[in-house]
Formats: sequence, C-alpha cells, structure tokens
Amino acid sequence: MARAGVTVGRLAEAAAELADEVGLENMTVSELARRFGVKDASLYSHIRNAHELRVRVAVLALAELADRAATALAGRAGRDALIAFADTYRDYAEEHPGRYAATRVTLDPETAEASAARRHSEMMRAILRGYALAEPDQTDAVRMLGSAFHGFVSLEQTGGFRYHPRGADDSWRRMLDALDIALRNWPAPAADTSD
Amino acid sequence: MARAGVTVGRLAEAAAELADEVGLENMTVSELARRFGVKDASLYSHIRNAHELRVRVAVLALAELADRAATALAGRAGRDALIAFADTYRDYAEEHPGRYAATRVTLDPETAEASAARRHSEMMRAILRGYALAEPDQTDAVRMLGSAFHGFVSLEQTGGFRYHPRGADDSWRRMLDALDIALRNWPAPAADTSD
DNA sequence: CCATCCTTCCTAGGGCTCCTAGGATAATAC
DNA sequence: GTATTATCCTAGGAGCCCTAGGAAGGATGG
Repeated sequence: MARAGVTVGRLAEAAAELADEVGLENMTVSELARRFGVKDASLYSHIRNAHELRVRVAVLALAELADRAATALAGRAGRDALIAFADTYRDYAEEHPGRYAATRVTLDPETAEASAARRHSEMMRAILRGYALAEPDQTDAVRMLGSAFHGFVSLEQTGGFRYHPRGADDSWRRMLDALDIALRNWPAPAADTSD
Repeated sequence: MARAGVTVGRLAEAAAELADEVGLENMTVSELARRFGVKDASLYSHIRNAHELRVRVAVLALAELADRAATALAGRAGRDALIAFADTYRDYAEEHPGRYAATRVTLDPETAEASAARRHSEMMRAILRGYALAEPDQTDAVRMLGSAFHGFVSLEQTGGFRYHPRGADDSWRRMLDALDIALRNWPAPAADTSD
C-alpha cells in the first residue's frame, strides 16, 4: 500500500487549516487522519498526542504572525507602528481564527523559548521606543498593549460587540488612538494622584 | 430507588464548581452525573445537551460577577470606581477560572438578553460618567476597558506573563492608571479617515 | 542484488465522551 | 387509590484519544 506522505510539518500545516475551518477545539486527530486518507492510529507515529498537535499549530501561528508583524512594522515608528502592528494582529485573528486561538495555548518553557514568542515581545518593545519608556514601565506597557489587542479580538470573536450598533472597526480605531495617548502620557511611578 | 434530587439549578451550581476545579473544557456531563450518583443519561432529563450546561454556567457566572461588581462600585466614582471594578473582575477570574471562562461562551440573543450581560455594560457606563464621554465614545471606551480587563486576565491565566520577572500585580495597577489617563484625555474624533 | 533495518502504515481493541430510545419506578395530583 | 408526570434506569450507537503488536514500504550496506 502506497504511503500517504505524512510528515510532522504537513501535519501541523493541515491541522492549522482544519483549526481555522472548524475551530481549535473541534480540530481532531481523527478528522486530520481522514484528510490524509489514513487511520487515526497511524498519526501517532508522527505525534505523541493531540496536545502536541495543538502546540505545533501554536508554534506555526506564532511564527506566521511574527513574520507578518515584522513586515508591517518595517519603516514605521510611533503611532503608525502601533496601528500597523495592532491591525496585523486583528487581521490575522479574523483570517485564521483557529491558528490565532492556538497562540493562546500554554507552551512549556523550552517550546516557548524556541518559538517566535520572544520576537513578539521584542517587536512590541520596538514600538515603544517611539514613546521613551524605561523599565519596568516598558514591560507594563507591553502587557497593556497585548491585553488590549488580545482582549478586543477575543471579545469580538465571541460576539461580545454584537449587541450594539457601533461598528467594531470604529471602536478599534478609537481604542488605538486612546492607547497611543496613554503611552504618550504614561503615568508617573506610584504617584498618588489625589483627585 | 431514592431520587438523587437533581434540579437544573443544582446542576448548574455543581457544573460551575466542577469547571473551576478542572477547567471549563474538561467539565463533562459524565463527571457531573458521577458527582450526583446518577447515570449520565439521567441528566438529559434536565438539560438538552452539554452545551446548555456551559450556557447555564455562563449565566450563573455573569450574574455572580455582576453582583460583586455592583457591590464594589457602590459609593465610588472616577478612578476609584474603575479600579474597584477592574479588581473585581480579575479577582473573580482568579478565584473561579472555570466560571470566568464560561462568561466568554457565546449566548444566543434571548439568553444574552435575560442574562446579567446588560448589567455589566451598564456598570461600565456608570463608571464612565466620571469621565464625561458622549456617544459613541462611551461605547468605544466600554469596549476598550472590557478588552483590556479580559485580555489581561486571559494572558495572565494562559501564562503569558510568566517569562518576565515583573510582577503581574504591578503591571495591572499601572495598566489601570494608564487607562484612567486615556479616559481623561479621550482622543477627539478623527478629523479625516482617508489614511 | 539481497539481507537488514527503520519508518510508516495497518488491525484490534479499551476507555472515555455525548446522546437517544424505551422502559421502570418514585412522587405528585386528582 | 389511581392516574399522571418526572426522574431514573439499562442498552446501545457513534465519535474521540490512544496503545499494542504486526505487516509492508523504502532506505542502507554488504
């Protein structure tokens, strides 16, 4: 019987496709095997378990997204960079919901280290160079941006903005403007603003 | 054979407990049945399917969280209200991860309408009274706050802040300060959106 | 060219999940 | 006390994840 040509790489790629189609939680080893014309048990020669599959999709997505973000960031600084970066995230999440969801899979330290995760935070820090923030404010700002971007995309995808006529695009733009302002007026350390 | 005393209410309560213990995606009808000393098939006299269970946990959690937030908000305004509200969210998510995750389950319109979801957005709007924002800016601001809160909690829970020594608590405080500043300096509507 | 070895695939099967169908019994209403 | 309804049961189908053990493809080396 001819071999199906399954490799870990193709498996991860197909898993990412499948996750985008049916959602990460409905991405199953069985369905993946079916798409390769192979019994599900056969895939366990290539992967340890279903979780590894999710991890591989996560790693793949993190790299893809980092590449896109890097391209978007080229030649931009300050507010322009912020917006370009944020839009890249949101567009990617819309285009590849399964892959995007996978980026939130918790990775073990070694996998995380080998992944593009560091590139992501470094790009965020690069953006913040336009705002002159020292540590630990820079880390705090990175976390705020990450929270706002991911939170918005997450709420949007779960339908949280569905019950109000205001367009999500418009809210997104305004949020980015507001974040830009927050970064430019970054609060002084622990000054008790008594008002 | 004596009845186990299963009701939809107790089911939802037990499901919430279970979700907090094992995570929402590991909360299963079978395990729930086991805890009631009943066969899994028996539960289908009370609920239609597993999804309904998740929805019931979501509704329960939204109500609980709204109650807590309302209490925290009492007698506070402006920045104080913002912080009290945000802390309520984050504390609840830490205390009840399964319930919190359920609040992100997509509800059908009628269920959403009957849930405490509206109370949540109304509380956010109440907070924004301290910042004098007119529509649609108010909606945009509500979405920004929701995004930042949920995003932070989500990243924190999936371990996104694990690879840097800076404490998450500190970043959280600073993010709230920054959001307060963003609200007080809310951007003027874009003059031109042509680029 | 042939023997060897590793990889990839198979069948078989166990255990868990969700869920349906149909029947029995407990609690309640009349 | 009987009829009704709600709650529980057993039985079973289908899908999922995963393991064990075996067969065959494809490469390697004599």
